[in-house]
Amino acid sequence: MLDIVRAVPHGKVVTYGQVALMAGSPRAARQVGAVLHGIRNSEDDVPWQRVINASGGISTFKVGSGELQVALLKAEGVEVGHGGEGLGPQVDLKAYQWRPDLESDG
DNA sequence: ACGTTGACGTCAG
DNA sequence: TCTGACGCCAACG
Repeated sequence: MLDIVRAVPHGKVVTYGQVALMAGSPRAARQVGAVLHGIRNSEDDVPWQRVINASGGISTFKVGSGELQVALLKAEGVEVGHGGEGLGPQVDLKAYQWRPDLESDG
């Protein structure tokens, strides 16, 4: 599980479902978030910041660490904007969602 | 050790 | 296309 998140390249992002799918359980998206929520910053080796929801939105924004994640992503060159007025930040999956099949930027 | 909660995603109507 | 219900399982009380 964490190994998958570790495999996320710099400047790219992945969705919970994607990580869950790679983990072997396409329905265990929640588990992914649960684990990431468990490690938070305990594991600097795990770029949990590069993990977002299938909408490209930052769920952590309502958890408290959203500001940190947004800052970290932007620090990597990932463009983070607003999906809508009142909603949290959002990332363009079309441009930043990591695709392991491509094994490249894409 | 048991039960409830939760950083989500997919199937069905 | 939008809404409703279920599944997964680690962390917390």
